[in-house]
Amino acid sequence: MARRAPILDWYARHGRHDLPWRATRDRWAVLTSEVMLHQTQVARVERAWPEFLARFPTPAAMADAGPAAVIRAWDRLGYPRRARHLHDAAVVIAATGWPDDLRTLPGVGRYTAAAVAAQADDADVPAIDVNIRRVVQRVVGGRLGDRAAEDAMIRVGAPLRGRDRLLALMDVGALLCRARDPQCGACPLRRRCATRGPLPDEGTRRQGAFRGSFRERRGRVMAALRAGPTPSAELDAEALASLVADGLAVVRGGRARLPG
DNA sequence: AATGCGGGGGC
DNA sequence: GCCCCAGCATT
Repeated sequence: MARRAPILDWYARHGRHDLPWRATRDRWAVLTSEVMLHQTQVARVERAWPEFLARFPTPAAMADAGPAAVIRAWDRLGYPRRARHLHDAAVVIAATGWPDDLRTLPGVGRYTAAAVAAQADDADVPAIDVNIRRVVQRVVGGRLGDRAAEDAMIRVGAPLRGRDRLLALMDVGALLCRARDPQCGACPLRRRCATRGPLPDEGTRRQGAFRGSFRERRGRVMAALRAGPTPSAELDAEALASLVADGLAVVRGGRARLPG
């Protein structure tokens, strides 16, 4: 008779069951949380998401509010293209319903489509984010592409499936199997783990300094536009042009403003 | 496969 | 200072 898998017990006791978006299985609520979590730490999203969802509780509500309201509500969360894409996705959903393939929605890729299906519908699909990739790579003992990581996720997460598999492995990655200072002694996977610590090369992506970067310049223009329409002459022209190209700003009559 | 894309938390 | 963060779109 097989023993109860350690990850079941660990997840029941130590999983982040307190995270606000885990209290819902509403697709729209889950989607908004997932988009907000793209490259943004859980602690920040915890603070911002409840108010954001209350403001845009349904796709129709967001579609009706228009892109400017969504971009403004996004505030300083970063990557404002996410807000633009989310609004555009809301327009599609409000008009024609949820598509069969969520990846057809703007701003929704392989990970997010699977993560929404698993959490909202308990679909038995794997989804690889930075946390789960780190966990399964360390357990297996080497770098894995998306497909191989998904296969490994199913094996490593067994007997969990669907929603619980996703969330349990996410929590292991975030709380124990961390990029820095992993807590292997407390890990439910340690007996099957090939590495028990960071891989020799986990290939963390480098990002240039934010200070003095073009991204910072874009950010400054976005901050001005969130505050209100601004004469173009007062703004960084290159950064503004880049924002216009991304659908995050419009210029008319020498004044720049948020779109919509 | 490699870049660009915010902004902030934590050390 | 540097590293990291529930990715996606584009090239």
